[in-house]
Amino acid sequence: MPVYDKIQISLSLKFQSKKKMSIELIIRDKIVEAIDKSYNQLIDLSLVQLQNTRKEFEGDITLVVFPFVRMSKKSPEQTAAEIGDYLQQNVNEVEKYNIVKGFLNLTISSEYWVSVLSTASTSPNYGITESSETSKLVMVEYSSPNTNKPLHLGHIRNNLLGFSLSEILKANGNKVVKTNIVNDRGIHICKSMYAWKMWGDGQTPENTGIKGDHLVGNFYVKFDQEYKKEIAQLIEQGETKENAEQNAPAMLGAREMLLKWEARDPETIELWKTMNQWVYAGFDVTYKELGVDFDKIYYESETYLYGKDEVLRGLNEGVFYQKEDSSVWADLTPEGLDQKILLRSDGTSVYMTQDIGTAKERFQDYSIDKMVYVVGNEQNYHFQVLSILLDKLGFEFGKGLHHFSYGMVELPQGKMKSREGTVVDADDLMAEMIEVSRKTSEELGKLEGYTPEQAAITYRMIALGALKYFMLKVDPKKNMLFNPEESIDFNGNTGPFIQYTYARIRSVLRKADDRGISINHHLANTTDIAAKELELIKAISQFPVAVKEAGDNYSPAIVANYIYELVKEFNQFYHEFPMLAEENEELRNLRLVIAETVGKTIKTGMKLLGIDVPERM
RNA sequence: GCCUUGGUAGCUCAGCUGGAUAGAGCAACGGCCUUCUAAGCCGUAGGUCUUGGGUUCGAAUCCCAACCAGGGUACCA
Repeated sequence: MPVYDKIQISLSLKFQSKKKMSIELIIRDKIVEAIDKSYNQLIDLSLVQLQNTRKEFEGDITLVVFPFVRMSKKSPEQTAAEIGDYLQQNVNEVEKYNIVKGFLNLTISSEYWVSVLSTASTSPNYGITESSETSKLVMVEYSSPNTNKPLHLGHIRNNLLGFSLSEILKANGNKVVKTNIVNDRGIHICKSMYAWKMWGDGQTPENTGIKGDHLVGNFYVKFDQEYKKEIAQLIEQGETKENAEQNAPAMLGAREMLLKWEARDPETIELWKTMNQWVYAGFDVTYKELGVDFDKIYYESETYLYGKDEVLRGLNEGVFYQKEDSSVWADLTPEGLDQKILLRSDGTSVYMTQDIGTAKERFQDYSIDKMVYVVGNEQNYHFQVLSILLDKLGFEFGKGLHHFSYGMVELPQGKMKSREGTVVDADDLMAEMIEVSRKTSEELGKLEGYTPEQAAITYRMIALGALKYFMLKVDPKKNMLFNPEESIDFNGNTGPFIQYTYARIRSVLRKADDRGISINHHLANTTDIAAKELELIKAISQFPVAVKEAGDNYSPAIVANYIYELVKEFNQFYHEFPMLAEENEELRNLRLVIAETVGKTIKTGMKLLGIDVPERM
């Protein structure tokens, strides 16, 4: 059975040279052997709990011996001592051990750690598993915007998570197709179209200078304002609230437009195309700024009819049932859920119907092994149902779909609401952060000698690094808070902190190069290693584990937190240990290799988060 | 009502597939730039891990209940 070990054993094999078996694996096997020989018990591997030794104790790897005391029938200390002796005698790398309560702390030889560093420093894609012919193909759907308003902070979280998750899945040896389904039709789109037609005065992005998605968004807001006025007026005239809402001219106009759209009325289609193009042009800018992209884009206007046939087939096959008003339903009470509507009484599709259709479509387009939907947790129920329905319809991929359910971004006042104007606009936020970044850089005067263009690239890199890291370092499943009053930090556990560390490493390496110091990656003769240096090597050795864990758990946050720990460790080292000024050449070389490898790891890790790192800052 | 997710330091968050004295950052206070970039480093202070039971050698972590908060819940997407 797969066992979770803090030191992920199965993985260790992949990133170390094939000739060499990872120390954790060896120790685990030897422990099983020791128990067998000493206590005559054949134990399950899952009982062997190995973990990294906590820093306050001496040692590198710790075995929890409690599970074995009932076999040894001796005290935990004595049991630990017996196992410790056995390991010391039978595993070369185990130099010594100590025992604290029921914990056996093993010290691994520095030769071993040096070899780990050597491997990490010389392998070109350290921590990354390349895809192969047998790799799984994973399709990741993310972003999925509506074309009636610009992107906001919630979309930013979605986009960053989707992009980063895709990178992480790739780094775990999968092939990934990033896809986006654009919700480009429906009553909400018609609302902004109607508003533009009524009150637009021929405004275009060109003649107003307003970014297309924002312009269209303005009309969506305008619609709501006028609609509310009309409702108020009708109520004043004695209409009931429901009647007023149903019969306000704006609503009637939007509905009429939707009917015309569905009837392919040329004028309506033309307006729809024009306004959507404005929005797409705007989205392209935002996506580019965010640094996300897609391999395949689906448009709801092209796919929204697909699901209906499947539902009708399900009806024929008796999987679904029809009510007297001819609406079609699925009965999910056997699954512990409710009844779910699939076709309205007028025969039109609902959201669920469309998702059934697009799922089928995608599996026809690609030979997908796994489908991942990056969609907010407010839709947990929807995806639970979708999975069941696909399964009922006989699609084997139904059960395997994964809803990557992420939490909302909340403001101090609560949830963001487009209509109440409490959204944080994506473009505005990025622009503000770039401005803060520029000011900070200029105050610190770090970029002297850069051309304005080079400097601008760096400001953006830092600003986006701050934003992305801020969003990705928290557990995706959880809701998170964003306070617009407090700008996103550039100090502490932040993207810029990590970028800064990288820039310092690069600076040292440039200087080494300038001084004609060449780095030797053959570290065989290096022996005398300080504790801090060992800590760093151990931290480096955990990178592939973090990547694996992030992939298994669908969590970019694991990568983010790993990099932070690594960087914190390095900064302490940087402060205490001179590199270039170290006179002992062997030691100087070791430290430079450590710095270089940490830098490489930072760069690779940040890339998995979609964050670039600067040469200077 | 039912389903579901969460509640850890003043604030934002790690830790949660059971292990050693619960960790960071921010904010506060104090120290460190003639030495590889101070967006950094070091230190002080700050905790009944919502509460109450249970399982266990061992519980922030697993189970049950309560309280509080978010989300969902049959013709929106």
